[in-house]
Amino acid sequence: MSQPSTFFITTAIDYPNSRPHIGTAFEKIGADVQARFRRMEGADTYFLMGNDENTIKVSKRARELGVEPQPYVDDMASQFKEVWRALDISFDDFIQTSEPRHHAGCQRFIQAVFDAGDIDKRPYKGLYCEGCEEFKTAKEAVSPDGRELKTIEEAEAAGACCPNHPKTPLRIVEEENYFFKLSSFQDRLLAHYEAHPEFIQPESRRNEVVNLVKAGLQDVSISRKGFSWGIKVPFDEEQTIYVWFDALLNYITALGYGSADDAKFRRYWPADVHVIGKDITRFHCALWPAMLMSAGLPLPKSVFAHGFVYRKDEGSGVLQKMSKSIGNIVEPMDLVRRFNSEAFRYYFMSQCPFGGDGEFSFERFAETYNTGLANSLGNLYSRTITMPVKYFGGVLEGSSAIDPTAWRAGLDLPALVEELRSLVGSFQYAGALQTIWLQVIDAANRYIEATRPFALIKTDPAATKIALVNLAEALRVVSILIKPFLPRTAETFYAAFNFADAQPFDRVCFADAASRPPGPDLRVTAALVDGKVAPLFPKIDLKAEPSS
RNA sequence: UGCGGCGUGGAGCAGCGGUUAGCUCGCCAGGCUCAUAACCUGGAGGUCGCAGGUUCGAUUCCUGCCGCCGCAACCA
Repeated sequence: MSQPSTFFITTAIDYPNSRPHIGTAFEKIGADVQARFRRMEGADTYFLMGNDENTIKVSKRARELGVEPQPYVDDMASQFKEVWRALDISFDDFIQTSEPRHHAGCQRFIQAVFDAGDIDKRPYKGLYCEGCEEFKTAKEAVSPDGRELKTIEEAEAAGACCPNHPKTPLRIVEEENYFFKLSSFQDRLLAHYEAHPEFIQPESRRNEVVNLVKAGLQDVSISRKGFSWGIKVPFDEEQTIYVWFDALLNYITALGYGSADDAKFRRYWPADVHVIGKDITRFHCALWPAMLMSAGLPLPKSVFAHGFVYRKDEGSGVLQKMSKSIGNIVEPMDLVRRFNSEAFRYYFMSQCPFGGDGEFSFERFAETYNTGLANSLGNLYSRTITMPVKYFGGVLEGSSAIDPTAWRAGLDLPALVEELRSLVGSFQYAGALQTIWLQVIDAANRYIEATRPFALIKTDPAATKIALVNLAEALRVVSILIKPFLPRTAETFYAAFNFADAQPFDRVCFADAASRPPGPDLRVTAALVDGKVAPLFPKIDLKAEPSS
């Protein structure tokens, strides 16, 4: 037997200056579905997440709260992980960029780039706010006459200030910083995009980046002077590595790059896919590969930029970006507590195309839940289990000899499974789920109407049994196909009958959906109350909800 | 201003050169009762933003216009 292939998948690391919202969760769920799918496919999968802690904002936020940065970020990291676990995000590692392993790897890396001659020191010119003691961009500057400012020169001339210190005009200050010679990588980057069309996904993002790089790249400042929080530049103790150069490196420092124990790095790098938000595409598709080229490391195989989730206001119907100032942020735990993690995952994966933008409203959430989960999926589960219990005491003797393919007559299941593998493997989750619901779940519901086992039992118990065995098989198939998306529901489905006697649930792969493995006769193993299962997804009635 | 995206029945989305433009929800009418008043069948509802062009043929390709929305270097 050959070595299983590896699959290394990462998400963007988050700033821990506030708790994650549902948009952040969207990314993690999308990555998690992929990780779970690849594990099912037999790949040795490694799923990395983390927090981006070496930022000025984080240290300032900690100071506001009167705590040291380290305990602050540690506390935030545990809060983040708690949310991710509640959503069943199956990460294998969670890196905090304040950890020693990250610091060490970063220093090793920046040294390598320095030694390669791609870093030099030169003056950095920026808008400095004496109140904040930090540089601002022209965009952040507020002009006294309310004008939009495009350049830092314009901002200084207008006497603009930062929003926090309206009485202290911003001035252009120069300081010596280290710069990464990004501009010299333009040709190599373009050649790489050309040779690897799959490097940036989806297609629309790829075009964006190609245009951007064609337009020309500027060298980027990668260090700052005079900060105590962060990673020191190894060849200049007075300087601290600045945000992106540090953040991107988490993908390799988490694997032990530059440390004595770099077995994981050797095994999993290069990454198969970095899952990120569309806003940071350029850093992952231009800066990051250039950094790796400079250090002589292989480039990630692909970057997938997902869309954003916008908040649709129930009253006005207005679609807005979620933000603290508007006060329209929805926290994942709200939804998990009020409903459950499966409903959360289902909503985002089925309603928001991963590569594009999606929207969220409680109204749509309830609608999606009620129709997709309660009526369609949950109800199928109930009726599939009740009948064998009612008519055969839960034991379907002789079922192993029955061919369970009648329920899917007219459906080419093997072809469908192949199609689904392709859809899920390419992040087309909404399409995959719609296909499962339309082709498989609806087929099972229709099969009940066609065979009418509840009537058939009065005249032909043998035929009834055949119908019920078919239904059980449909449940098994559904269980396998939804496993990456709804892991808990999938497991509940699989445990409803003694399917595990034929094949343990954790060994099931997508291809197994198309053919039933030989096994003993079927019997119902679900927990029953008065001969019935409790509804898996009780209907949501928003009007009856106390708040929202 | 530059770059990019979007505009398909009441709502949300597919489709993207070629038989009667699909799907989910909603609506209307039947059927059924195993099931979470669930499920199944049928129906009404669209000149595929507007105007040109390419083509034997365009919702699908090109151009222009209108409307909405992103991005423009550190915002998931």
